[in-house]
Amino acid sequence: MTACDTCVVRNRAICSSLDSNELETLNTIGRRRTLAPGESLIWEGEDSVLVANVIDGVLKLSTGTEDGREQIVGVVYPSDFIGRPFGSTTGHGVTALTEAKVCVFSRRDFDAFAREHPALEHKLLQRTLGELDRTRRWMLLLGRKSAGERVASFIVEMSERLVEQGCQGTHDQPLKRFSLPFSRQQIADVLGLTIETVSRQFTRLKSEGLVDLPSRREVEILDREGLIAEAG
Amino acid sequence: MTACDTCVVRNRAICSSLDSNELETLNTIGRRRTLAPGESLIWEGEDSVLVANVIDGVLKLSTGTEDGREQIVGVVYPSDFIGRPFGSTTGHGVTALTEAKVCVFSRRDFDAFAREHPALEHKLLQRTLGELDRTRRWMLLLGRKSAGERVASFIVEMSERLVEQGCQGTHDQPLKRFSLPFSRQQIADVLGLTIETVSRQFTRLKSEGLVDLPSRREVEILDREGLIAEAG
DNA sequence: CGTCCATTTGAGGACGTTCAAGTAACGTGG
DNA sequence: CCACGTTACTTGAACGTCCTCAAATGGACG
Repeated sequence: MTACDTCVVRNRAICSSLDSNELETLNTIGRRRTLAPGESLIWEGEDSVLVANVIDGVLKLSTGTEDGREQIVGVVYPSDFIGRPFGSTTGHGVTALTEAKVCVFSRRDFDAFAREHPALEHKLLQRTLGELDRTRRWMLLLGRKSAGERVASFIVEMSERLVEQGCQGTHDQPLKRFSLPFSRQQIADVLGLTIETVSRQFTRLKSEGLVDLPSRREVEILDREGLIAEAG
Repeated sequence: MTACDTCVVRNRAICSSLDSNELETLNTIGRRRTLAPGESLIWEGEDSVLVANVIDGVLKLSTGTEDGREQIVGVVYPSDFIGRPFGSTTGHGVTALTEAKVCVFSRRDFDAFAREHPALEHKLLQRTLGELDRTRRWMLLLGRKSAGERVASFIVEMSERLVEQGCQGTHDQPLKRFSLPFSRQQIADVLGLTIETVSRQFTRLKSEGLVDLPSRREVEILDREGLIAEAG
């Protein structure tokens, strides 16, 4: 009985390409780790020493300039893969936003294992292609959208991506109500805005009746159509 | 004697993972195509029907909003791969900036071939991971950098990426002088700015003595250090 | 030499930032 | 459980950057 047998992302993560024998081998080179909110797993610019699967929680990928400006370049959820296999350095840090469980591998071990298991590499390729698509869609937001459009887009995207948390129940229905894994500052860092602008846009969307904000971290979508229209 | 035997990107594109037998098979499902500047190979949002390798020239990947704003989300050079394998739709258009030669495959044929050739998928994975890194670095520019920093970053990046055009000679030395494959409007679409702002920043960099602009499309870097400093 | 189009330059205004103050939520210790 | 202190967030006012609209310049080509 390995840790993989009880893994909740067993059938969604790249591991789903492996049979039980292979999984057992993989299990010997990986180990579980829990991260507290705010704790980092990987730092920007360091050597790529480890990779991991996300089992539970939400983590951010971020880069920054020397003078302290930060940009969140990705957000990962359970079953997502993190780190830079087949490469020497990582271009962005990885930090837990919520408490998070990850399944960590030495990059060297993982690289070697992956090269011997084409089905695993195929899953990883699929995931990477999907992530590239998502990242490029985000570029349109950063390059061309107004503050209002950005915040509306953000809320819509959140309602779609937070769904997959529990794997049972309503399938792929975007959430009406959810709890943000981000502070206002972090939302600003995702959207390329300042915290004040984000806050103003939130209150505007609320006053226009598109969303309700029961508490700081809670969002309820009242008019999804209208929100999507605002998202541009 | 197949077209691949004389292919100039034979040893750099993902095809380099194949032996001559495999290459011959691949050759039977691919065909060469030449694109005129401005001609598109793939349109945003359409079904993913084809993928390709770039043999020669420069192409842009772009998305836009319904109301006509455009954002260039990637630029590809010889030996790069384009299209969305293992997926149903393409999220961005692909358009030639210069005259371009590509080696085109039906996506279905390519997918099937790739799944039987793990070494090819491995190369594709490496390429995709690299592209994702580059794209994420660009997000920092779009989200957090000023107009001046963006233009300076752009010139530096161009000087580095245009090198690989010819495969002999000075290795990986960034170019001092080069010809831009972009119009001012296209540069604006890459940087998330307007054409006027791009123009003003170019003249500023010139007046500060960091670059010279012999003609509209020519750039000569006079002070690389200074330019990198301005890039933030 | 004249036309056309890309680019540059100029002036004014909008949007988002910056800086500053006020308010609400949260946890901690009494 | 409540008072307090701390932190996160909201709101306000002034500023600056970049955008918009408009006109001028310059290069390419007939």
